[in-house]
Amino acid sequence: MYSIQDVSNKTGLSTHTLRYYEKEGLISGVERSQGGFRQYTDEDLERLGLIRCLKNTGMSIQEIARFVQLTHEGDHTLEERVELLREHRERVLERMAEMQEHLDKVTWKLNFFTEKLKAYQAEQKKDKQA
Amino acid sequence: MYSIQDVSNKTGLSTHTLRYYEKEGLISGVERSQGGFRQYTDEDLERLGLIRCLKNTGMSIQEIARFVQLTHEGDHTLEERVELLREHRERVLERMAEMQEHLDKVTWKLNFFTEKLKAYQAEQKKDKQA
DNA sequence: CATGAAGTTGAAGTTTACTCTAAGGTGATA
DNA sequence: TATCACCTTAGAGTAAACTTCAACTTCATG
Repeated sequence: MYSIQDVSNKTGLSTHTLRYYEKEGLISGVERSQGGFRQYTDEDLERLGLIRCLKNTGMSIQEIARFVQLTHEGDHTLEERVELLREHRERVLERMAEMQEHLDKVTWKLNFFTEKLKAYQAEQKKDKQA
Repeated sequence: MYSIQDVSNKTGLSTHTLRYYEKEGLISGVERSQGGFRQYTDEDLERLGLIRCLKNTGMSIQEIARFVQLTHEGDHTLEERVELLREHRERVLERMAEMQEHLDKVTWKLNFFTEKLKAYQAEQKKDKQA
């Protein structure tokens, strides 16, 4: 059993964010102590692991909530969940290809400026000597 | 010379966004007709091209504005610009590696669910026959 | 030269994903 | 058993990046 602070330390998500995620339906059914304190299990941590993967690959909170909801509804939603992940995967692959393309252009520009800088510095040196 | 609508069509940015970018200092010095209408040149389009690359690789509006400002200040800012792009490039590479890692986990989960779905469907079929 | 589509501005509104605040209650420990 | 760090909630606040609105003005065309 982990306190919310423990989970925050383990995941890098703030305690605020953890409560917010719970409110939004991303992580439901977290146990409570008799006093009402959240007590996360290892299973909860694993669920948070998947959530982080989806989040970090650009899935919105709303879409993750949808996925989690389907999970709770049982095996008859397996097809929809597979479909959802498959589509997400496609979108991420496209996004990454696009990023790579744009990064290449940035790299090209960076090289261009690097050359220009060299020329500029050579010029400065010459001026100083004169 | 292109109207704002032309540029919107060419870049995929809305006319609203183009005006917003201008206000934020991302694209300055766009010519105007005597009546005050924006008239974009091919050079403006090229500048927008770089802006889109930076934007799409995750640079904030503020940081792009900073870069553009340095550009206007002349060659003595070349070093800072090179540094800025170099750092951005590093961040993007890290971000992409992270995304790839997380995507791998999503893919793993997807395969897991796909198998589970197959088993479930086989089960359903069996129940139907029974 | 009228008219309607497209442009202009400043300012307010929206969405997403947090993040913080206030006003408490809880629980380990000295 | 007091104390104090940590937890609870509802709700307000924030930041980024647009997006929409209102109230005009301009431009191309029949």
